[in-house]
Amino acid sequence: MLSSSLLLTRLLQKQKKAMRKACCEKQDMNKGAWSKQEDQKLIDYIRKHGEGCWRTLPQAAGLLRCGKSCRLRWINYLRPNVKRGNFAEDEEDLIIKLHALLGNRWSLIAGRLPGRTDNEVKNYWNSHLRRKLLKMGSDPINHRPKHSIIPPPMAQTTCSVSTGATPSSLKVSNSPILQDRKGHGDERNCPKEVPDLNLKLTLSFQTSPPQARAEGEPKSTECHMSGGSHGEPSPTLLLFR
DNA sequence: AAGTGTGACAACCGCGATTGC
DNA sequence: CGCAATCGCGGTTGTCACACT
Repeated sequence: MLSSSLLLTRLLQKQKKAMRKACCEKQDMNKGAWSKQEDQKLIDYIRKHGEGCWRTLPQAAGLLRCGKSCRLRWINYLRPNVKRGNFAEDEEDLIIKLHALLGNRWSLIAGRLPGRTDNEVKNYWNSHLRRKLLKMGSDPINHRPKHSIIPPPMAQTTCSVSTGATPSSLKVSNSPILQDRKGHGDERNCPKEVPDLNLKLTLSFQTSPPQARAEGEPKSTECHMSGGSHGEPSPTLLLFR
């Protein structure tokens, strides 16, 4: 049970957070579509100085945009290797398979599609693929036939992911394969080869819980993704049970 | 021709995680 | 260790173009 002082501290933290100003709150900031001149300024600046420090970039580049907006514009449209245009059939297949595996982890999915960005994959999923799956009679959320008698999976599975150099944590929502395991408690299927993806999932129970895990927090199951078509470091999923 | 509906996509917003002091 | 700043992600919204009535 939490002490009253701890509760108070948490309340104050919450209030402070709520009071934090949004990065784009300045009134003289541009919003909306980017002009050609703005694009050119951003490209020129990044060519000269490289990516990074998005907070200070706009001022240094002479842009009336917030850093967040600059980053998004660069990553999604201005980067030299960004692929534009229609998705090929094999790209569609890959997205569908990866979505079945990872759920709405758009950045992870996009990471396996060279030249595609998370925003583009997400938009394409929402406008094309979701409808395509519905048309084919399967549920775009859990990738099962629409009238399957199998009960729906847990709404959300909490995971942490490490991709080698830069570990981060995530929540995997609507990830049918991961949820299947949770839902059915069948670890005999692991390691699991995911056909055509050159991905391999391995589930293994950790014998000792990670340090810093507070009492009462869930134990985790480790899930390795190996292989990968583009030679990236293999992410490790930790599935909490 | 005008009004309305729908799809596609660019951009914004909020939040959690990470980092640096 | 705690706090503030910053980054990155995913959900959502806004806007434009086109189709349909």
